[in-house]
Amino acid sequence: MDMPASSGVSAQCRKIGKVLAIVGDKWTVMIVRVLVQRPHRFNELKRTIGGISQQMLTRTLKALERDGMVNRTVHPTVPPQVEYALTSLGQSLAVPVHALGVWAGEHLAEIEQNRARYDDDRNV
Amino acid sequence: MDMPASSGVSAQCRKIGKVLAIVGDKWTVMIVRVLVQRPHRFNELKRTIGGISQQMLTRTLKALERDGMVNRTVHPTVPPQVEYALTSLGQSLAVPVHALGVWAGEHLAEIEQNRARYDDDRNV
DNA sequence: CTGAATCCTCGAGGATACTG
DNA sequence: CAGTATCCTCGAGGATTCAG
Repeated sequence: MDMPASSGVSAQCRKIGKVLAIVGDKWTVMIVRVLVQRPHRFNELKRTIGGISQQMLTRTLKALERDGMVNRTVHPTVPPQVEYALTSLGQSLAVPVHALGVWAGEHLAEIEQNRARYDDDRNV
Repeated sequence: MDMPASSGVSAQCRKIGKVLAIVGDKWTVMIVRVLVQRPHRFNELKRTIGGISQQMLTRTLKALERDGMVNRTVHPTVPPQVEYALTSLGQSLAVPVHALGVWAGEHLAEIEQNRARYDDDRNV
């Protein structure tokens, strides 16, 4: 918000930057990828993901809800049941994210080889 | 590296996580998107991107070089000229990243509307 | 069970000065 | 011009406790 963004390149980069601000954090993608299969309840989500604190799960879900990516449905039972499901917007995001996942599967090994080689060349 | 990753979901998520660790930082995507057009020199890159410190540019470029995403070519002239160019690996990454950019262009406005509405509903 | 509130750590990212 | 080195800030993320 501080640059003139004179060229179209910058403008497009800002947009990507904003999306990465959503998607680039540690947990958003994992949550989306779990929810894209079927709706989940809070602790179910927590167990499925594994390694996330309830704090961060709450925060990330709230952020996703604010962005209109997930719907939060409270069933007024006892004990309370809260179900999280992807909206159509959230599902549409899952598409390019999945593309990234495919790319990861295809090239991650190569990247790690590159790293190892790079580190070798420097350490010997 | 601490979870059994019993299901394939987790395994795939780890991979995406690693890619996001590369792509998810503040500058990598912008650099890739600039370099995908044509190779750039250091300060040229710095000016084109705008708002990045030389420190972070150096760090990010070095990380990208380590991952085999960019080639660093030193022309032994005076003053020194260093040219950075995407490798084929880097160019292949630009594809899903661009897909994310397209998604951003299509849905960012909607997201920001969702946010505004969400915040309104809470503040009134 | 689903959160909200609090406290703490750690590293990404920035600013600045110096070097070859 | 193209870095390297140093210091600093700030917030993401985790751990724990309390509440409805």
